Amino acid sequence: MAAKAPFEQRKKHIIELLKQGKLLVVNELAKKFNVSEMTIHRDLNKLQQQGHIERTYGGAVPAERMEFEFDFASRRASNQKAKKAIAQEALKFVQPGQRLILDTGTTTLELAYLLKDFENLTVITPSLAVASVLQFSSGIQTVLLGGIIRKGSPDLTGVVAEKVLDMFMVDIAFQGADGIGLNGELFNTDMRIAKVDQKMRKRANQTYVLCDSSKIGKIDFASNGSLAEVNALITDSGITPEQFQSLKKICSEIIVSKI
Amino acid sequence: MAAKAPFEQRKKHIIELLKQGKLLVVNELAKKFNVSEMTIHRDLNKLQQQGHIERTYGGAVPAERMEFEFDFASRRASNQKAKKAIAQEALKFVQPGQRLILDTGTTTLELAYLLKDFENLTVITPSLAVASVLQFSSGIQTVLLGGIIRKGSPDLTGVVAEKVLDMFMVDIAFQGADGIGLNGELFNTDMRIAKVDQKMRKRANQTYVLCDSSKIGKIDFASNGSLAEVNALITDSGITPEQFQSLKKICSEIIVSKI
DNA sequence: ACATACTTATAACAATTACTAACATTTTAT
DNA sequence: ATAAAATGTTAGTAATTGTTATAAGTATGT
Repeated sequence: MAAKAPFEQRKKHIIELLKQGKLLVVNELAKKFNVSEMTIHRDLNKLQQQGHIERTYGGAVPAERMEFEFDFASRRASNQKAKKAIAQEALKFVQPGQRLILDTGTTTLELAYLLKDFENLTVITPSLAVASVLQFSSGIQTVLLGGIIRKGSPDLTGVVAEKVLDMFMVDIAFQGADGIGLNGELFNTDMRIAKVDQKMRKRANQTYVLCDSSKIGKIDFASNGSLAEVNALITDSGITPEQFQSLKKICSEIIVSKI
Repeated sequence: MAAKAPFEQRKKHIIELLKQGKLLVVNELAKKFNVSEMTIHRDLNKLQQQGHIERTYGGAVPAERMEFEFDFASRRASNQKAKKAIAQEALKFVQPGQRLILDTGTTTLELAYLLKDFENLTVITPSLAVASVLQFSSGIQTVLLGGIIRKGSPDLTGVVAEKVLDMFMVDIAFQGADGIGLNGELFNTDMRIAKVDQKMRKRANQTYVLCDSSKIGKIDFASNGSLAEVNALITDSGITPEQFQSLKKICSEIIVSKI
């Protein structure tokens, strides 16, 4: 780690770091390239003029970050630990080399965070949020379903999304749900997501529904099917014995996380 | 875990924590980043002003809105005035009620900025950058092509994108180009984009190529067709008379912006 | 309810760290 | 070998961060 980097091989390297989503810090770069901090300052100023970066105090950030804004009203108070625990259980089913569908929703988003460092996976998702989390994971190929972008919503739905799903068969689909009736009926708040969820199950060898216990016994607007059609429900320990008994009649397996 | 990180690094880290649903506590953050609590207070106040969080006594919670970023390296800086002028010319062809395809590229991205306040348009695009610009435009329905997300690249390509294009017919396609040969041949740096560009022309009644003059006479890797297939080339006044004459033989119309 | 103790937030100034500019030195190219 | 470009050094300036003191918010006990 000693030879001084000739010329502006550094720039190439720096731009590479940017593509990986890294933040640039002056003194780290100076050490990395074995040059003085002054040189890094000059490099960064040039890169700024070329429009690659924006300078910040102490370093630099990518010039143009495109970002999507979503409304996540629910996220705040609710059940984050439970969702994480559910995602952990779901993770146990994932093997390297598999192809997955990851549905929209905050619980499946937690699973996306856990999959980040996995090797050799293909993930198909209608969720821009999931795609954003996985975009820099070198071991994961992310396929975004197409479709209409709705303001404040992170997911792509509609005919396009359904058509694209028809192009693939995957090993496992991980779905969310906004409500599960005690008869095992699966609900979404949004009808369009319900349709996409139905289609997902048809394109996967196995389907797991990830749903925290607060939504069990809650019905919602759009029914997309029944727990009878899936391999397992994964939920948290907040599920009551009565709910468990009731759902067990319909669902072949119910996995309850520790938390 | 000792080194102090500058603000931008802390900010990124804090936002990451937010996305994972952690609630922020001032003294924990101070320890985590090895800075004083005063600094964390200042950070959180800044983040509040930027709309990322809401402050609570002793810490902070996520705001309702959450942002997800896609990074891509682009130098919007180079030739930006020319690109803006080209986009202005392209804009003249757009009428309310139309359906458009907007290709990937920095010039078409400029056009997206101009379309933002248009009424009653449908825009189909393979570009996450274009989609992010248009996401909050109430008068525009944005359809994102599906496909594989490549690291550091803002566009969706591949079989999926092409299949989705087959689902639509539009009024106008606005394309970019990475190079145009003096024989009118259209080039892309990326083969996958070349294929998508070919398909776009088939699905549009009219096609316009938006390309700043610096790329005229430059050939690149992947040919996607010829100016003979399009309705017009829109470029800037940097085009030389020789280039103009040469391309005029092939292209039915060449529109030159003032700048 | 009120007052008390306790924690957290802000303000002002001091200390630290990062940035810029000018000049010296090294490296690269002709 | 010389000019040109790039890098390093130093000192001075600007921005951020830390410290202390004071204010404001929360929680408790009577």
